[in-house]
Amino acid sequence: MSSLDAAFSALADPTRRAILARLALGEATVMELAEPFEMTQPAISRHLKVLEGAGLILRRVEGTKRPCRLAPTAVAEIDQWLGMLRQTLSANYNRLDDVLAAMRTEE
Amino acid sequence: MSSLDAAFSALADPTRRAILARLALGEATVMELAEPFEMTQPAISRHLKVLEGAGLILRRVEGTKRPCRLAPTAVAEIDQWLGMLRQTLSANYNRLDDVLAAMRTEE
DNA sequence: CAGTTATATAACATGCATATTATATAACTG
DNA sequence: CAGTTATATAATATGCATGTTATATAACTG
Repeated sequence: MSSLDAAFSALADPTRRAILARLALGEATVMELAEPFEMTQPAISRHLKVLEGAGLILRRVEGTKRPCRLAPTAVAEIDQWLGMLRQTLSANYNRLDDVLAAMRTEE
Repeated sequence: MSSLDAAFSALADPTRRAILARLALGEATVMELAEPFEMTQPAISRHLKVLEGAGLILRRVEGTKRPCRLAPTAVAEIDQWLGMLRQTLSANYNRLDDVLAAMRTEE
């Protein structure tokens, strides 16, 4: 599985996006991350494994705890790929014939 | 399924990303999109349905053909969500204690 | 050391995603 | 109109993702 496959696939799950949103506020342990969800701890552990495998989070060992935090380079690769679309889209958006085609379609 | 679920989920598939990359070069019909892949036409039709459902592409009717193009607003919502992470990541990256924690983990 | 806490892993159920083949539909073309 | 082309849909197979419960492991705590 390509790295982009893993990253986008990981982001496709709302639980995992919520976990990332939580981690955007700062480091958290597995139990802290599991707490807000109506889901068992093993389920959260697996989500974290997916996020780690996708390079979106990092973990350290601190006694029995495994605090998680966002991976600093996580978003860069995704942004790079999206950049290709962004460029085309903004270019198309300014081309008259495309705008007219879009208007015709919407009728 | 949330709109972000659909978008990220659609982007998780390499065939669909390749289709989007192709559409970044300009409009194309189903057959044109199917040609480079070792995959049947119905399979491509379903991928296009997924991309359309995720709001990533638009289609018009032109005789028997259904030319596809990128949806101008496709990437915006994704970018918006990623923005949240981007902000935190760049902030963390500049905080001394986080940098030190990262270094310690890497030992 | 015994008990508890934090986390991971295994076994299992279930449903969804994706591909295939076969077929339907609708529009061109001679 | 008959045949072909462009695309969609149905039926089906299969595998992967995700959740659960039960259990293992390793580190704290009294």
